[in-house]
Amino acid sequence: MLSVTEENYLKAIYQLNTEGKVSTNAVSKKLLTKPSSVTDMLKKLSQKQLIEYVKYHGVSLTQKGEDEALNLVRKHRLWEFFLVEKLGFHCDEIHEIAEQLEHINSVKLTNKLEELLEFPTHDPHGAPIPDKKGQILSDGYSFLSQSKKGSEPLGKGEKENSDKPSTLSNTSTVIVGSKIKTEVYLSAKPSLKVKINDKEEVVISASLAEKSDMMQTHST
Amino acid sequence: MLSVTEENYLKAIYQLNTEGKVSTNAVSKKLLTKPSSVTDMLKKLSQKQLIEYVKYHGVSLTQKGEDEALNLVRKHRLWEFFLVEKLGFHCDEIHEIAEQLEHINSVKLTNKLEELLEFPTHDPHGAPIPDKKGQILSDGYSFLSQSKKGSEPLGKGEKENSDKPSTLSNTSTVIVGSKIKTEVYLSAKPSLKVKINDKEEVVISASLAEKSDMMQTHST
DNA sequence: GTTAATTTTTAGGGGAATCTAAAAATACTT
DNA sequence: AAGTATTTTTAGATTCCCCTAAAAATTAAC
Repeated sequence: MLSVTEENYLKAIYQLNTEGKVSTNAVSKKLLTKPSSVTDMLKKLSQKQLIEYVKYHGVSLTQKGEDEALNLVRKHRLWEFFLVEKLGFHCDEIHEIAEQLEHINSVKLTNKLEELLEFPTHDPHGAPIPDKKGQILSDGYSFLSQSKKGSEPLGKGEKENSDKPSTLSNTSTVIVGSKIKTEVYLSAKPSLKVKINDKEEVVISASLAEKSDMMQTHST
Repeated sequence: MLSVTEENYLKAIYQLNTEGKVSTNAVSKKLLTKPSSVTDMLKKLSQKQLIEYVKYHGVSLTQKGEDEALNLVRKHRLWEFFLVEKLGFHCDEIHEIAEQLEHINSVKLTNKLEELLEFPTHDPHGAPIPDKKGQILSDGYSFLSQSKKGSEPLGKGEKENSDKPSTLSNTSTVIVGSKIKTEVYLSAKPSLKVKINDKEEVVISASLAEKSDMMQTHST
C-alpha cells in the first residue's frame, strides 16, 4: 500500500520520463519540494522496487512503478471525464479535484466508474485514458510546440475526420484527431500559425503552444 | 484546512455525542488509537476552536466543529448513494470507499454530486443526508434495539406509506419510513419479533437489532 | 471518607515527510 | 585538465500523528 506522497512521486517521475533517466532536480521542481527531500524519497521508492535509482545518475520507473503510475493517470483522467460529463464542470476546474480523487483506492470503483462513463478513450483535455491493464490507445497524440514549419499533420493516427468530436464539451479549441498543419513561425515573440482541417487559420503564440504541452502534463 | 486525521476525530466525536460530553476513551475505541493519542489531538482541536475540551472532563463539538462533522457525514452519505445508485455497488461494499471519498475537498463537487443524484434524503442504509447547510431532515429515524415490547411504531414521522420505497436497491430489509411494530422479546439469546407495515412478521436477534444501531454509526 | 480501580494526562520517543545548511559528486569552461 | 559552477547527497532539525510507560486525576467500593 502506497502513501499519497509516494504515489505523487511515482506520477511525477512517470510524467517526466521521456524515455531516459529523470533528474532529482526535475522531480523537485515538479513537486515543489527541495531536492534533498526528493533524494530521501528516491531511496525509499528504490527499496520498494518501484524505481531504479543510482546515486547522482537519476531515476527511472520499474515495471511495478510504471504500473502504479499508469493506474494513477487512469484514475485521474476517468475522474476528470466524470466531472465534466456527469457533473457539468468546466474543463479548467477539474484538475485540482482529480488530483485528490486519483488517490482513492478501489479497483472495483475505478472499473465501475469507467463503465458508467462508457469506456471513454480520452479525458476532457484530450489526453488518452489508460485501460485496466495500463494500455494507452496510441492514436498519435503529440506535442504542438515540437512541430516544425511546414510540417505535415501531427501524429500517426491521421484520421481525416475525428471519430469523436463530441464529449469534449468544455474544451475551448481543437478536437483530438483533427488534422493540424503548422504554417509559419512569426518573429519577435515567436508564435505559430496553424491550419485546422485545412480550413481555419489560427495564430497562436509559442507560449500557448508550450502550454498545450503542459496540458498533457497538466491533465494527468 | 483540516487534515484527514483531524476530520476523523471530529466525525468520531460527532457520532459519539448523544447530547453530552464524550470521553477520551470512547474516542480512542472508535478510532482504534490509544487514549494518549486522543489527548494530544484534543488539545490541538481545542486550539483550533473546533471542540470544547476540559481536561479530565470530556469533549463536545463547537458549532464550527459540528459544521465540519456534518459536512463529512453529508459527503459520506452522498457518495454511498452514488456508489449504489450510479455504480451498482452492493450496500455492504460501500462504507470503506466512502470513508475515503468523504475527505475530498470541494464544496462545488459535493453540491454537483447531490444534484446528479437528485437530492437524496437518505443514504442506502437509510441514514438521513444533511443538506448544504447541515440540516438533517428529522423524520423520526430511531434505533431498533431501543424499542420495547409492544411499543408503538418507531419515530415521530409515522408515515403510513413510505414516500420513497424505491432507490434503496441493495438494502436487504426494511424501507425507511415503514411502520414497524415490536411484538415480543424471545428468551435466551434475546431476539425480537417485528411487524412491518402490519403485515409480515420477522424475528431478528437482538444482536442484529444492535447491528442496525451500528448502521447509523457505520453508515456515516 | 479512605482506599482501590479506572480513566486521563504527561513525558519521552519513533516513523513519515519536509526543510536548511554544508559536503560531495558531477558537469561545464576555457 | 584544472578550476568553477551546478547538481545531488548527507546531516541534523521540525511537524504531525502515533506509541509505551509512568504519573495524576477522577470514579467506585467498601
